[in-house]
Amino acid sequence: MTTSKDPASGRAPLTRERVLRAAISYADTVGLEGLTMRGLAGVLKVAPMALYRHVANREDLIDAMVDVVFGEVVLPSGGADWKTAMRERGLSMHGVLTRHPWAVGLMESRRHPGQANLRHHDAVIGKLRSAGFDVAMVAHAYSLLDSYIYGFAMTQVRMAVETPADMTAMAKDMFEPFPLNEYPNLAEFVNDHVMTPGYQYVDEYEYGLDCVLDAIERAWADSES
Amino acid sequence: MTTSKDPASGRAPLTRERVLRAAISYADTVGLEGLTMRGLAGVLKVAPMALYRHVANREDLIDAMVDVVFGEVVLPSGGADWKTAMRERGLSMHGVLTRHPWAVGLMESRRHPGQANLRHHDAVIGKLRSAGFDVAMVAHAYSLLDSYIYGFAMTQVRMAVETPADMTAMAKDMFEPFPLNEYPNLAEFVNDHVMTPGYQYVDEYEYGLDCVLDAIERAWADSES
DNA sequence: ACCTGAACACCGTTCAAGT
DNA sequence: ACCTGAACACCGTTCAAGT
Repeated sequence: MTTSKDPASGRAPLTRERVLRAAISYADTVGLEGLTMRGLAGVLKVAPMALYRHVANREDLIDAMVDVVFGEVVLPSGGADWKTAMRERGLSMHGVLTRHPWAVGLMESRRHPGQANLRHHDAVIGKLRSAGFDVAMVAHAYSLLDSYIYGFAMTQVRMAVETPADMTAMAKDMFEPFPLNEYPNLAEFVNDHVMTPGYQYVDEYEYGLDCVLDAIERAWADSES
Repeated sequence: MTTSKDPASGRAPLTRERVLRAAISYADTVGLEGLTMRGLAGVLKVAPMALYRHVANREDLIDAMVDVVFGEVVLPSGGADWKTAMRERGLSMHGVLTRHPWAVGLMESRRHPGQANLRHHDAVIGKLRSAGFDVAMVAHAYSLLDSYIYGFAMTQVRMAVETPADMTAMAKDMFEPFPLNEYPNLAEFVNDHVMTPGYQYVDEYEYGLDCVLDAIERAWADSES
């Protein structure tokens, strides 16, 4: 029945890495707007202000979290052709964004990119350049690819629909207040396709990714002629 | 030198429409996180709680704002072929999102879509269906198009780069802390292309949009064979 | 050297009150 | 019927203090 404060071994010392890891898994479950400095401090059993020894402020924390996430994205391997490498990157990116929904919308917009971010862009650009793309074609391809990748992830993540049951529930929720017969095309689409047993929105991702890769291949060929 | 309170004609009565209009132009200038109920009330010269007679809460306000924005997007006209109509829609959408940057990320994710939203989806689906797309192909095309449109808008808006001078400043800001020679491909790309006088990121939009439209046309042709 | 507590200037929103 | 003021339970962050 000791009431002493257990001063020495009580808990692991706070480090930047521990703060980042806790922040990421906390955001994974409560989202970006649920990630508060006070809440994070609570998870770490520490006073809110203790965090400020390891991050400058909330924005700096988020910058650092985003760079950890960038580090989880696979870099294009040297061996494969550009299309295979970009396909792999697209799938890896999508997996990472699905695991860290809060990161969608932050990956391409940080004013202070970290090293994993820069290394990633350098590797992707390098892969395309060494495949023969000129800089203008790299810009076209990269813009198109990332717009698609981030745009799809944003839609998927914001809908937060994982199972067909979720989809049915969401559709009910969304359309209940309205007379669906005023929107016959939408009604047909939802009934005959979206709410059909086999349909999973996430399956659209690879289909679209392959369309985009084919489109880039053709655009490149056209630009060379 | 009257100090009377000017009770009758002092100001226009608060209406939902006036609240929405003020909220949109306020968000246009200060962004979504700058849009506070208290700040909006200040703009309208009204106590914060007066807003709650016209909107249920902040989320409801944002739902309604998004629907107003959807109403600004041009609907596909009956006359044109599907590709022209989708191209026009893509350009219109991009213009609208550029005018209302705060709306990017909200358009596809509202749990309570408004009438303009539903009407828009109904019209787009109808256009594709009447051009001969089956429902599965509509799903492919719509997912690909909107992922691209929203993804590009998100990147553009978050970078908040409008002039080449902005671009130069941002590039300096972003890369200053790092030894750029560790990222040779990125360095070449930025120096030889992005910071080149004629380059404007927004120009990538139409290029990519046309790639996507061509990709859909080919995918459709393939699916028919 | 590292952590804490109180305080400041903000939020959205509830509730009871004013006219 | 429509608007207001005070209050509550939150935020991020500054500053001075504890050990």
